Amino acid sequence: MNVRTTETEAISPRPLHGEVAERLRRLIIHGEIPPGERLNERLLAERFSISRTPLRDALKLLSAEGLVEILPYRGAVVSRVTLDEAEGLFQVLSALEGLAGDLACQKATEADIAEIEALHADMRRHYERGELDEYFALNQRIHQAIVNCAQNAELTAIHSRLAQRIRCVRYVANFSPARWTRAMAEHEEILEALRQRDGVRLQNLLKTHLGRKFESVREWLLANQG
Amino acid sequence: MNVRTTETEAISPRPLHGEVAERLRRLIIHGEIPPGERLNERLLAERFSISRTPLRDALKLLSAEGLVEILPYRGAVVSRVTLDEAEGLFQVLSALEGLAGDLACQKATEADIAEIEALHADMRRHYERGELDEYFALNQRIHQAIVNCAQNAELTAIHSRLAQRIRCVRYVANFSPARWTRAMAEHEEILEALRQRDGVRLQNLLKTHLGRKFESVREWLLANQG
DNA sequence: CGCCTCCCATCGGTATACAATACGCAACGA
DNA sequence: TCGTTGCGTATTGTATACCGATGGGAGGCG
Repeated sequence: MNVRTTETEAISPRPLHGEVAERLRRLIIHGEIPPGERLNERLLAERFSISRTPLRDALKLLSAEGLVEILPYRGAVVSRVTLDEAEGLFQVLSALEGLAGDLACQKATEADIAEIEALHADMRRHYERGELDEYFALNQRIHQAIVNCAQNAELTAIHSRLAQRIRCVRYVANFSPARWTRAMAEHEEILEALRQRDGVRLQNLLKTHLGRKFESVREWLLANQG
Repeated sequence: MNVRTTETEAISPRPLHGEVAERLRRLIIHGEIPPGERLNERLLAERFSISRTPLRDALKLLSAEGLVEILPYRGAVVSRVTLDEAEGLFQVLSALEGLAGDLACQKATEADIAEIEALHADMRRHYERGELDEYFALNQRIHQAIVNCAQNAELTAIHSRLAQRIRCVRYVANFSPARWTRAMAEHEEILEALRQRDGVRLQNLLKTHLGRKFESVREWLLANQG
């Protein structure tokens, strides 16, 4: 009996490069492999106890996701997000979440909204306790849940990719208590708009919310990496 | 002396899998490899006179672009775009082109606009002569040029990918003469809004333009593949 | 003393060989 | 006759070997 079949998931043959890509993704997003770092194929293959082939496949995947850049004959490096790139990413992300918000108001079920409300309540608790990491995690899950409500596979996929790329930066963007309070208030409004299924309002709220988030990231980038 | 350096492009060492990916992309977009077709690695490698390794790399790339789907241990097949998927793609594309239009009105240079006007004039000529293929090509280039004006690398990249996926379908979506005339008029309006740098108007025009385009694709899909 | 050139070590790109998995077919049994 | 089961083949996933490019350093030349 295969070990995998013991899990709830019925069938899921997972090639090695998929696993490797996931592990690398975590390492990069959590900052354990810093931006600009060169990724030596032989060393990494040895580290994961696999051959170079699936590792290269994984790097190709991450390259397509934008997490790493592959230079011909020079290898892969972890993408370094500049200020201009961050602005571009936030612009696209705003447009996408705006669309998602609009669609979510049309397509979300009551169960969907209830779930988001639960996440929101959870996030509020962490906010009140000043637990930043948990707050960020919940924040991310809420935005993701709203996008999921739009029931648009491509939108979900692209949003996920962009959010990952931005998370590398945002993770360390420790904003001010004032900004945190304001962000929390914005989330309250967002949830209210979703409850009322006010598409255009939710769209605008999400866009300005992300715009403000970018401002905070912008300041951090200007202060820390010129 | 390397042959490639004789071309205008200064430095561009192009790995084999890149070339192969491009060739495959063309084959798929032009419909020479129909949707649903299985892509046998050995046969394709033999066809291109290369090994399986770079071919597999190319398939991974196209998979990330969404043009093919890779099923574990079962190989790659050309993605078949369903009606629901097409709707999702157009929704995202509308949001992205809307954003691009807004940004373009802020950032486009006079030279950019002049170039788009030239493309537009060219397209009009082909329209008047009833040359559909050339019209489509110019149409594509115009939309692409508008997106380029936004000066947002990520936006350009994602838009390009989505446009490619949709082109597989739209290429055969021979719409009615009435729709063609209307589309041409919409493009006139689009160009006018860009000239006047009316961001919100251009954004709305592009969104409705794409919405109509989807309607035409929708009808074709309903008629031809149920 | 500085710059340019050439050489070599290192590493990524490609080709090939081996292992694992899925699909089709045929034989067996009910 | 139909369903099931086992095997064989074809095809994908992985590992390894080879080739070519790149970049840095040593040595020579100006």
